[in-house]
Order: sequence, then C-alpha cells, then structure tokens
Amino acid sequence: MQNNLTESLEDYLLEIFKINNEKKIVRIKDIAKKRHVKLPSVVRALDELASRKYVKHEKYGHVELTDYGVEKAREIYEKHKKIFNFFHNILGVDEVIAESDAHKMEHFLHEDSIERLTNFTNFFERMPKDHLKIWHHSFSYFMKTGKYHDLKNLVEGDDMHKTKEKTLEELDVGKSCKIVRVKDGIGSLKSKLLDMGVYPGTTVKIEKKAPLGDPIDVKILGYHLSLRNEEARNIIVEDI
Amino acid sequence: MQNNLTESLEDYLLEIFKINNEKKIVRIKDIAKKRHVKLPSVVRALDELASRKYVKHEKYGHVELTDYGVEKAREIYEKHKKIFNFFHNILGVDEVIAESDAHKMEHFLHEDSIERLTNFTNFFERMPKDHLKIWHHSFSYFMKTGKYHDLKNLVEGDDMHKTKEKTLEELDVGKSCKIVRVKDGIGSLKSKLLDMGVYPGTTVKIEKKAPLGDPIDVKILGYHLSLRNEEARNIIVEDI
DNA sequence: ATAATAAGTTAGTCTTATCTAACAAAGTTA
DNA sequence: TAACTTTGTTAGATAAGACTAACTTATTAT
Repeated sequence: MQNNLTESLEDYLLEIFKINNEKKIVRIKDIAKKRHVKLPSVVRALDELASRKYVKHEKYGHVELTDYGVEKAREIYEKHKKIFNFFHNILGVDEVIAESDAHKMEHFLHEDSIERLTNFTNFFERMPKDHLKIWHHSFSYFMKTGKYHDLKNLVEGDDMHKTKEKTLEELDVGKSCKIVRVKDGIGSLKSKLLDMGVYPGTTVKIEKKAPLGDPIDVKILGYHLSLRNEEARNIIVEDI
Repeated sequence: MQNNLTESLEDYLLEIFKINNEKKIVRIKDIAKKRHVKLPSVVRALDELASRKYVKHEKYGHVELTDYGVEKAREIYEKHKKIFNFFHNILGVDEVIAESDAHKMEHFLHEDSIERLTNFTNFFERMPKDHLKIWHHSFSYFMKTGKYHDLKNLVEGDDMHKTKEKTLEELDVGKSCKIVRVKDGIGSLKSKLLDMGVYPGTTVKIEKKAPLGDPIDVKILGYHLSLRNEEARNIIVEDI
C-alpha cells in the first residue's frame, strides 16, 4: 500500500488512459489485450492501482481513472511523447522501435535528460527550412564521407545545386517530383519499385523526413513507402 | 538454464568486468558493495551466470569471467559508453544522471537507436571548431529567444562571440535600442542611413511591425523609416 | 597456533508480476 | 426466460530477485 508506482503499474495506468481516450468504457479485457497479459493479471494490477487511489473499479463494473490517476497518466504520456519524438522525428528511428524504446524510458529517464532531449527536438522541429536543409545536408555528407562541408559553400548553396541531377534525398518535405531514373544501388530497390509499378515519370511526394536521419516517408502511386537515405540517394528526380 | 541474461544478471556481469579492470581479484563482497545488494544475492547471481558459462566460480574462491563473459560484458559496456556520451557530452546532462540513465538504457535500447545516437554523437564530436561554434551559438540563441539566427551572419562569424548582439529585426515593438553598427548588406542601406545622420550610438525605436514579416516601422532622429526585414537584419543594436 | 573477525554459503522468506484452472456474473440469443 | 457465450474474479502456482538468519570457510592478529 505504498504510493509510488512500479513500471508495470505505470504501464497499466497509461494503457487505461489511452483506451479511455478512444473508447467510452474501459474494459479489463481491452487492457489485457493491449498489455499482452491475461485477465487475472489485470485484475490484480487494478486492485493495486485502486488501493493507491489512481483508479476506481467496482466488481464486474468498468474501470475509471480518478483525477489523480489522470494527472499521473498524462505525466507519463507526456514523457513518452517527448522521448518518442526525439527518437523518431529527430533521429529517424523506426516508429515501432521508437515506441518500444520510449515506452521503457518513460519510466525512469531523469527529467533533466528529458528536458534536454525536448529542447533539442524543438530546436530542430521549429527550425526554418533553409537552416534545416543545411543541417541535414551537413549530417548526411558526414555520414557518407566522414567529412564536413565548408560552411560558406553550404550556406550559399553552391554545393547543393551544382549537380544538375537531383536525388530524392535532397527534396524538401511536402514537395512532389517526377522520377527520372533509379540507380542500381543497394539491394533490390530498383526491382522493388518496378514491382510496385514505379517507372520513370511517376510522381513522388515527400511526406515526412527526420531532420538528421532516415527514414524518408514518400507517397508513390497511392502507396506509402519508407525509404532509407541510401535508397533515396539512388533515385534521381526532377521538378515537375 | 536458459541462455539470455536478465537486466539484473547483465548488471552483475558488467560489474565483474569493471572490477576486473581495476583490481586483480574479483571478490563477492566487492560486487555486493558496487551493486548495493547483500552477499547472498551475489552468490545466487553468480550461480546463474556460471550455469550460463559467463563466469567461473569455485566455492569460497574468486570470480573469473570466461572469454564468452568478457565478450558479453564488453558489448554491454560499449553500449553504455555510447549512450552515456550522447547524454553527457552532447546533451550536457550531468555526469551522475547520465550514468544512471545510460545504465538502465544499456539493457534494452534497440541497436538501431544506439547506432543513430552514436552517429549523432560522432557528428558533433568530430565537428571542426568553427562549425561547432556556429551550431552551439545557434542552439543557445534558440534556447534564449526561441528564434534562429540568420545563417549568413553566423557563418561570416561577425557576431558569433558576442551573444548579446541583437539585430533590429529581433527587437520587439515599442522597444528602443542603440545602433552598434550597420553591416554592408543589401543595396545602399548603409549610405542611406549615413546620409540621414544615423551613426553608431543613435537611438532607434520600433514603432510598428507586421505580424508575419515586413515591413518594420522605426523612428530614428525624428524620422519615420520603413525597413524590410533583410535590411533590419543588417543593423546591429544593443539595449539601452 | 588458535581465537577472533571477515568473507562466503545455504536455507528459507518476501514481493512483484506473471500464469492456469475453476468459478461467477453479465450479456446475448433462440 | 433458459441456455450459451463472453467477461471478470478468485485461488493457488511459478519465477526472478531481493532479503535475513544461521552456518562454514578463510584470513588476521595476538
């Protein structure tokens, strides 16, 4: 009957909070399904949460969060989102992986670490496009070569536009373009695209892009596709 | 007798590895002290580790890592260092906090997340000083003001060291300030101002500012002047 | 060299978090 | 409304990881 929650109980609390925001009624079965546990485990956890005043739960009735419970759940949720955003939006970690990593970290990561992570995220997410482009370019150049571009060139844009050939990698979010050709680069990208019916001339739109990393979300022929930088680099495009 | 380690067992293994690198002999007591547990807990853990072939341990004798154990420990240690470096060296999280956060993360953080974190860390740690300075400046300016410096100004390095330097563009409506200098920027701004008798030291007041951009109405020496953003950006000012 | 102290071990307990099996209440359908 | 299905509960088991108490072996100091 102590008052601090274990990781497991925090997970239950958060799950209840999430279900509550989707459906009206929170059922034991739903919680069990989401947490991948059996019903009795949920019941046990609810007893614990109820004894600590985070939830109300009458036998055979539905589950309700107390105000205190909502507050706590929201706190955890905020942490989760901040951590997730950093790993997914900034670092470009795959959505599923970032979810699962953040889900663990949300329980213990020091608030100072989270704050700094958040500052970082904000810095990149609110950055004007031209700034962002330079950082992005500089980073991917570093990843490719281990070197750094001369900054003046970068800012003046010399380096970025001198080659006539534009690749999908360089395209900005929201922009559409036409595929010119696909280089035979990594793996089976070319055949993968051909299978999808993507030929020169097909229009591609950049949906999402992590500031300093993969992946790039694109839309082609109605499909959503997640490309790695190395892949996007092999797709030559032109403006429409 | 399964072969994958729990977080707790990984911690024991890592601790043995660390002690081994400091002292010759690894004693149960040392492990217990480092891990803040009692002796029997260590003995139990060692039994487990021994049954999985990570350590050798004869009754009442000292503890030794197998080659396999060293390999595994080193793996964990590497992860730890990478995560720690990011949080401490890049984000600037306090050493103790970063240690403890990394110590938790090292057990589960997905290798892709770690790789991206590491790339990021390398990108910053190997960055030439002038790049880094700009980056740093840009970030701290963002933290202070929520805004972004003009990149060209940053790269030209004119105002990098004087964090307090503000341009007229950044000043809020109603505020007054003193002109420090005018950069030779666009067109004939500098000479235009000189013609008006505007020299360093002259007081300027922002009269009006359109919500999302140009022009900026200022009052100098009794004149009303309408400046475009690009012009205002070249006028360095300081608070009075 | 032997008594005292330190270090290590064994056995058994506790807590957390899961599970299965058996039972009970709600809800649904014929 | 009675039978069936779904959902929820209770009781008891198991596993991990810690603990205390009691015991054994090693080390040290007189």
